[in-house]
Amino acid sequence: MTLQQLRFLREVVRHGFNITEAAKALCTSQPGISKQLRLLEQELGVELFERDHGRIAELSKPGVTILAIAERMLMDANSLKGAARDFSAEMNGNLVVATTHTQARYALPEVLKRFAVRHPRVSVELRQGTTRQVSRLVTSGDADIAIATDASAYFKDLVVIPCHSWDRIVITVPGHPLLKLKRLTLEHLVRYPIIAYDHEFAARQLLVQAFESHHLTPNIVLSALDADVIKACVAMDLGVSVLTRLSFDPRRDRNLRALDASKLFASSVTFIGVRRNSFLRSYMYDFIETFSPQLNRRAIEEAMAR
Amino acid sequence: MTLQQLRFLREVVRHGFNITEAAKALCTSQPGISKQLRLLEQELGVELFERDHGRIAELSKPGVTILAIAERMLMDANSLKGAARDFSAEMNGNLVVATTHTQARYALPEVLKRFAVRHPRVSVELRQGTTRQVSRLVTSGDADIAIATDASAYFKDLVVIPCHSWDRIVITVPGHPLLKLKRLTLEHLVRYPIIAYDHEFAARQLLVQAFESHHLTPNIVLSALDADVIKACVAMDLGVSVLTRLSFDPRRDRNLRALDASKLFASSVTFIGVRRNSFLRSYMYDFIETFSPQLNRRAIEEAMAR
DNA sequence: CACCGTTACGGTATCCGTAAGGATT
DNA sequence: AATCCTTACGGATACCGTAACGGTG
Repeated sequence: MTLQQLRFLREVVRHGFNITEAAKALCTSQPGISKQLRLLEQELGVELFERDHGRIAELSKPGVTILAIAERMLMDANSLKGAARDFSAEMNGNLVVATTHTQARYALPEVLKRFAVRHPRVSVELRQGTTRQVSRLVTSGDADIAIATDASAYFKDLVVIPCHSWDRIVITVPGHPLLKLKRLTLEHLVRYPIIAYDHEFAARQLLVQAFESHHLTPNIVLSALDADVIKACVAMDLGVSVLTRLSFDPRRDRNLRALDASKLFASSVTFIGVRRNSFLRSYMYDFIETFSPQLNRRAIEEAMAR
Repeated sequence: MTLQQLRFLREVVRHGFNITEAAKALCTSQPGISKQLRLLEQELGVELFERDHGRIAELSKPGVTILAIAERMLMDANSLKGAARDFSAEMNGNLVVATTHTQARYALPEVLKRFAVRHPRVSVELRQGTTRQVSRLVTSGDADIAIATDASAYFKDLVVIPCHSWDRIVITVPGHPLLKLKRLTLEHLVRYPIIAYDHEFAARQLLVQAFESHHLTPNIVLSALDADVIKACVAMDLGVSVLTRLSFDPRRDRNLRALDASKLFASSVTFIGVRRNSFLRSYMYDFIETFSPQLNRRAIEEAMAR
């Protein structure tokens, strides 16, 4: 059994059980992969794939179990190399951050700027997606750090560390009737069409739940995938929306108004998520600390050890 | 980086940083190991060992981190092979159970007998030790299953599953004054010399704590490592002792008397511990179920997933 | 001198790439 | 015909064991 063989196994599965594709991705030959996988099967005494007329169709039952273990091993192999590079004081490397639009658009730019000053030789890659996609990117090893809001339920397999807490606000066009109220309530809010995040986002669930707990049904006229789109639609007076204060900048968003809604909705919490048992290179700790200064290396290590 | 190289690394550390010994243990040549370790260091760009005049003295700082990851990988490699053998329906294999004397002596013989009937081709090995040793045997991968009592605190790194609950009893010689009491209390008990388990055992701590919570100090005249020794000493009237009901068999222990002490001491709980993320072969599930029938495969898998 | 780790060297086995074959859609 | 996996084959490489070397206590 070789790490190489496990790598081949993983790659073939990732490429839809197509050895040819996997070979291309790994810059090697198809026959090589084919042979090594046969050898692995022979050594283990188990068929890893369900073969359909000579073609690989899917993983066999043992294959599923074995792949899961193999993937952990390959992740560890990665961690090991990363640890070595970290100790050899190589300050270059790359960092893949999986996050949602809101964070990428409003919170991260400043963080990335400060981080780039400290680690000019680390190349950072942002991957955007829904809360669920963000979680899976880190779980699968395609990203190092997940950042998302109200995501602890989605981050079940990850170590989650709460970072920031954001009040919620209601945004409207200037001159909207809601702005004239002394005290905003859900009963007022429910009378107006609402623009919300897509179902895929945790924020959407929380919005609906808040209304439902008051036996109200919001009239959601539009679902969108990011705050910028939502704001543009609110500006067109298609409805009002509920966002976090993070997403609203009074200087830039002059065509909109924000109303405090911290009493109506639970404040939302931004989490950082990392794989348990993964070795974080020192610049990854630095990134997390830059994002959330109260999280120093020790605090993160403690959270991971639990 | 090869699994072989990691195996070499682990074995050299296990044999007190002696390549020669490691080579013997692995049935290979010293120069082979030496070379592979040098290659590994070269590839990783890190010195794994602190070398003292050409001799390996200990792990370097990076070595510590890297070894930890390597050991996880090697355990997974083992799991992987085990999983394969399990699926290929080979019913032979071996099972190493790390446990304390009490379990090995009183609870396990019957379990082993029933297990042997179901799995005649599985060779079982019992390893005995203190609670801490038991825990480490499983953590290090030298044993598959840990069984111990009141051990959850020691089993921090393991998945623990509670199995049985045992009332505590006080044992004395026949005709002892304590036997004449209507209602036994700690205040009565503290007047007599007590024979207890060694400090290394959780039972010892719990005994002392129970007294201390009543502001009493027990007069422990003797510490012993197992219940048989304790019972022999009680039979000699060196003192009385507190055991679990498991350790007392009225038919065999005719030279002793037992008093219910379930009101004085918390009942003790027997735990099974396994490594998180380790693949258990089907006969291991069967063993656990034989030991504790309410633990079927699903229950165990759920406990491990948490 | 005994012990330990490294270097040197040669044979074997392994791995990989090219080429060709067989099967399916 | 195109795609895909496997078998066959040859060359380069890596790995391992024996032997010899350099240091240390």
